[in-house]
Amino acid sequence: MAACRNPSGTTEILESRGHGNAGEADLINQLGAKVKAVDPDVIENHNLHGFDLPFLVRRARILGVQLTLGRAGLPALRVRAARRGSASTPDGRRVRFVAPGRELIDTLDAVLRYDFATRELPNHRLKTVARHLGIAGPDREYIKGAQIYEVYRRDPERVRRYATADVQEVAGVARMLGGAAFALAQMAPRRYERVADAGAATGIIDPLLVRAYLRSGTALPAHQPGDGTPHSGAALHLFAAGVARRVVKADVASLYPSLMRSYRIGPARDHLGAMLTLVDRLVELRLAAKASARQSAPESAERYGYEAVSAAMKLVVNSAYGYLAAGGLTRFADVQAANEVTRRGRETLELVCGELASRGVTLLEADTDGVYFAVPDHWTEPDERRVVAEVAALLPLLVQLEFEGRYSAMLSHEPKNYALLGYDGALLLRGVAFRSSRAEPFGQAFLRYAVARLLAGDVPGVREAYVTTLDRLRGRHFAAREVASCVRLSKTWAQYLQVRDSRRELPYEALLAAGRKSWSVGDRILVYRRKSGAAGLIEDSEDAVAGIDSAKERDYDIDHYARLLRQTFAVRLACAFSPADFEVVFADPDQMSLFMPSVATIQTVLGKKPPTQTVDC
DNA sequence: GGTGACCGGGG
DNA sequence: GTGTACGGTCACC
Repeated sequence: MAACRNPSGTTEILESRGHGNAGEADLINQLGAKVKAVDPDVIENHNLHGFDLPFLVRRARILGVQLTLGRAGLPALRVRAARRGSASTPDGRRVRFVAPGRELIDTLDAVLRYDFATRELPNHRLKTVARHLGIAGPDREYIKGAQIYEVYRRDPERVRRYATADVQEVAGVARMLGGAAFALAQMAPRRYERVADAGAATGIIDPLLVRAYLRSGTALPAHQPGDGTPHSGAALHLFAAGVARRVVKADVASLYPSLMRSYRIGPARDHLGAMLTLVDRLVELRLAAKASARQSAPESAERYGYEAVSAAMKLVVNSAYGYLAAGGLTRFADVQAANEVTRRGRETLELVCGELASRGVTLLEADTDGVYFAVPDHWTEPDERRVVAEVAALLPLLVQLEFEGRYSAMLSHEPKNYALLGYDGALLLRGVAFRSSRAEPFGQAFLRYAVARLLAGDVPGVREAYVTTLDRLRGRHFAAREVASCVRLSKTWAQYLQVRDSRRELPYEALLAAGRKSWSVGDRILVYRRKSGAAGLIEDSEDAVAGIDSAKERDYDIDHYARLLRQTFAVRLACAFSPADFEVVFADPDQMSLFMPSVATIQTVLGKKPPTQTVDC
């Protein structure tokens, strides 16, 4: 079965009329005939190049039928090398398919590009993205992948609804996220499908530069391998660790392209100065598109178009620096120029920090293009905005320091690792120290709650969170699932057997204990440590065959998880207290001395760090 | 701490 | 025949 959405917006379902191979061959022929009849310029789907096309090609080959998706006279699918797509060759190189005369657009590419900027999506599955973007219907049909065949045999109408909802969601995702690539395709001398999946540097900037040279009749510089100059990175400072109140974030908008424009930093081999001309032009286009978007009606096609252009320009402008730094890989790469950009960046950040500090704020942390600082108690928001504006006025015209946000409190832990409490009560956790895919749910929940209490100024609440979590562990109130860790399997059964004698690994021991001897490298499983050090596996309750639902087991190793609570989770709050106070807040209630001071009087601290901690990254 | 391998996503 | 081919995370050295 296949669902197709025509350019007119109607959805059609193709289904095989025969049985077995004959029916499947018939379906592939129907698909070819349908594509020929509708004759679309663009064929799009989610993971089109990673699943649908390689699947169809494989089945067509096995069944000995022609899969005709290309335009008249050029029916055969071709392949091109790609970094993502279908892994067809034994050496692991990947390819994407090309249907001559049509554009094969994968909405997954647009989703990856979108999430690169926003970092909001828990994963990139079609259903998740559709829900996130608000385009999933309220009564949308869901069926698990593994159950589709069985449901189809029982209730084909349900699968038809499911497939129809899928293609409608793909159309919605393409409409909302595909605009940038479509806008760029009208500007860059590359076909749409290449612009949609290429990186901005090699896929867009490079061809634009080449076109500029061709148009001016100037010879292109030869490729030059990098001369081994090491690439220096951005500045990263931790000024203070602990709890700060009245926190402000200021940052420079598009720092690197602004520095390139302001100080005229471009590739040395670019004698035409095409890169800087391009960046100047794209920034102007972006500003014009943003202004036009503001003037057009909300939700109008016009507005989406302008916003797409603006997003596309931002993407390309921001990759100009990446192009410079891509040592030796691209025609105009220039590590020295890239280093000059980062040097100016560090200089700018240092100037901003110094000027802010001299105006009476307490610096907390600074990273690349932005700085968090705390202001004195009596300052108002206009005071905060005024110092940022004063410092902004000291920077070059094109380098714009902006007031980015204000927060009631911050837990500054390490560079790139902190928690923020908004004035609206919203809690934001940043960095691997506070959110990790492998964190045990009970620990993650404790950490989130404890940080919220800490930033609210409620130290007894932090202690209570710790004691409650310990109690619930010791009373086995948590289900095994809540103490389990999600791990990715990186070894095969045979590979693990080779190292098993020297070092036992919990995930594989859990699989063995559960009687599972076959798995795929890359599979993710939930494992936990059981009493007596044995390994426990949480079976997906839908797949569990035996009558025991392991998710409801509670036979975990209490001491192990109590240690984990303290040594992995509670320590994230250590910088907020003096060492002695930390011991009091996180004292084991079973081992409390009678002379323990009360937590009610404990104050959080903010410890200053030595001022020169520049890290290259 | 740096480097290389591998994942994503689909049914 | 030659060049091209995403960005992030995690394991492992």
